[in-house]
Amino acid sequence: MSTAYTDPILHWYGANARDLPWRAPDATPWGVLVSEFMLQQTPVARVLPVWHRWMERWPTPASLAAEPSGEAVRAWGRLGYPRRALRLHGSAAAIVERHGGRVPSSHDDLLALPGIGAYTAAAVASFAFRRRHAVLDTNVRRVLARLCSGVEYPPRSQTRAEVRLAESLLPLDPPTAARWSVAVMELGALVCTARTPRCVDCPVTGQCAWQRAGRPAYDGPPRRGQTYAGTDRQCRGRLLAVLRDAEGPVEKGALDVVWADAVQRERALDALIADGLVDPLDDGRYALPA
DNA sequence: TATGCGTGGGC
DNA sequence: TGCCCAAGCAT
Repeated sequence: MSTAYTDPILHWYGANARDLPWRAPDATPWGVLVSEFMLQQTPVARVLPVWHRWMERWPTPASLAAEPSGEAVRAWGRLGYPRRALRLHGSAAAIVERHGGRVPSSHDDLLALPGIGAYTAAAVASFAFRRRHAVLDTNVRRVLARLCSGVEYPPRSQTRAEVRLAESLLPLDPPTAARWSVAVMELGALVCTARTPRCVDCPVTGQCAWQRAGRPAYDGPPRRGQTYAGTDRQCRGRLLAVLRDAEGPVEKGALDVVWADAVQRERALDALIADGLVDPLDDGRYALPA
């Protein structure tokens, strides 16, 4: 439905939207899908160059599916969470097998692809196909928490109330709903940011419940910080970087030198193999998966 | 439902 | 400087 927020936010988006390639008129559904995979937990600035190279090399799902998954992992570079590369490759293969090489437009079909959850299915259906779905990402959750609920941050995990709220705000006309969703996301990314919101630039500051309450500080449970140094995650990253940067298979010794703790190193390597990110060869060497 | 999963930039 | 955060997903 239409609310007091709708027009100001849509208007603000028209004047302030970033010129991102996956939003261009000639962007393909595949380009949108690739961007959504890469943007999962990764900032736009770091995605941009990788996305351009990716789309040049693999302009269609079929072109990616025709190559080994290890090539996807290599091209993923340092975006982080490389299992996403594997799942994107898997999605490309499933799109070829089940959908004739064309990215499906329905939420259900998208949700059935590997690496696609509720958010990404809604985002692709909405942004690539102009379908009407509530798109609830971290930006939207934060904007709605402040605007409608008067709190600085949304709950730790997504609630049904948040989904209902997002659905209740969705314009009835599907293309307008899609534009609304991307507009709220953009507002969260550029103005209603997590750390230091720029309320002076906000088009709905006058209607914001958090603003009207005097911007009370967050008083919920501490928001979980992620430690990294010394973790299995860091170890996995080091090991995989060796394989990414190598031309072909590497000797075990090349992996051993990047992490001192042998127990942790072996555990991480086994996990990478179990995840399908590393292929142990018969000759004792290691490679990205074929 | 809580946890594990990479990486780098901003404050 | 460390800490927090970034268009989540799978288990």
